[in-house]
Amino acid sequence: MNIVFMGTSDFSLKSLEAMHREKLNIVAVYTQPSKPYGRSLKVRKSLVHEFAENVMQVPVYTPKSLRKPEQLEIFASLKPDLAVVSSYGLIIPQNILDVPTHGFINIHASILPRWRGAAPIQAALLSGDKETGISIMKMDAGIDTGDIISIKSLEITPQTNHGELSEKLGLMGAEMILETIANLDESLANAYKQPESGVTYAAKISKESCRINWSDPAENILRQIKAFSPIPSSWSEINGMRIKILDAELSSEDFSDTPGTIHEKMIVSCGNGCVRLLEVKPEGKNKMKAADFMRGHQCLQHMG
RNA sequence: CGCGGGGUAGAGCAGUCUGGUAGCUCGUCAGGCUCAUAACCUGAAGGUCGUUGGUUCAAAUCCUUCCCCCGCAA
Repeated sequence: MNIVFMGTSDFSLKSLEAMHREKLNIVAVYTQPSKPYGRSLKVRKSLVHEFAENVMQVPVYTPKSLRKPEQLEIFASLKPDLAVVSSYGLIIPQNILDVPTHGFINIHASILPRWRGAAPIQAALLSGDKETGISIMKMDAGIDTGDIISIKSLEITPQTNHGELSEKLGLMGAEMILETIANLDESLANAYKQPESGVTYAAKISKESCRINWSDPAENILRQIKAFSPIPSSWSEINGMRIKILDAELSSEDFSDTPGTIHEKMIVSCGNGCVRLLEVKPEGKNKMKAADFMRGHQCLQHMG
């Protein structure tokens, strides 16, 4: 069976690695085009691209869009029986969806229909969900609206951050896609429609939404810190310098003073309650424990 | 050549502009004190100041080569 894989992020790489390990016949990999990246603005390939090219040694395609007629020809020439998509980032038009004999399957990091869209993992953390999971579904032309093949859930603890959750969900997705492909006919036949109720959409993350507003309640700030840690990171300013906040915890203290005031042990006042910073990354420095940061900056009193 | 910050003891920093005995807050180790502590007191160990070359009587500091880390922006 000829399989085409489409994905870009680290999350999707987990599935690609698993499929490669199982020696599935992956005939081509689609990923987003290389972009100028990093400090020197050098063009760098995505991890999926590197893996496909160097380890798997299969053809890699990086179209900017799949809507052009020649893209249909290229895709059809691969004679795919199945396509697997995981956080690819491009819209797949109907004429391409129609090509593989078994259609397209998508690995999505939420319990659908909750958190359709671009950043489902962060959305679940930001809204304080107690659980999230992976949905395997048949793709249709809508955004994450296809019929469900299987769903597995995963508990979100108060300590869970985006990096860890993404890693776990990636592995979970990899496992599930292997199961799905192993029982493909049965999986496709038993797929069922998504519920009409409970639909939510995950908004894209902007830089400004990562900035901490210390007037928010402590619980919300903590969720935000966890949802964006370690990438792209919540941040604030302290003494004119940007500082990323990688980890924190709720504090039992409550000073009820100006939000952003720094107290002993790196406890910071919020709009309602306090959070205690645990790990930070000042501009120009590597990440460090909040206590270490304060050892070298003993006069700081306010952030915001 | 996109813009910028940084590398000094195990950790976090100061000192660099203006060259002149290596400092601060902690940690570690040893001892002391207290009913008691994330307490206090005394003492100790721990540095080729990222690397190369140069200037100088003298370089963490000024000039230079290279390496590494990070923020912004994309």
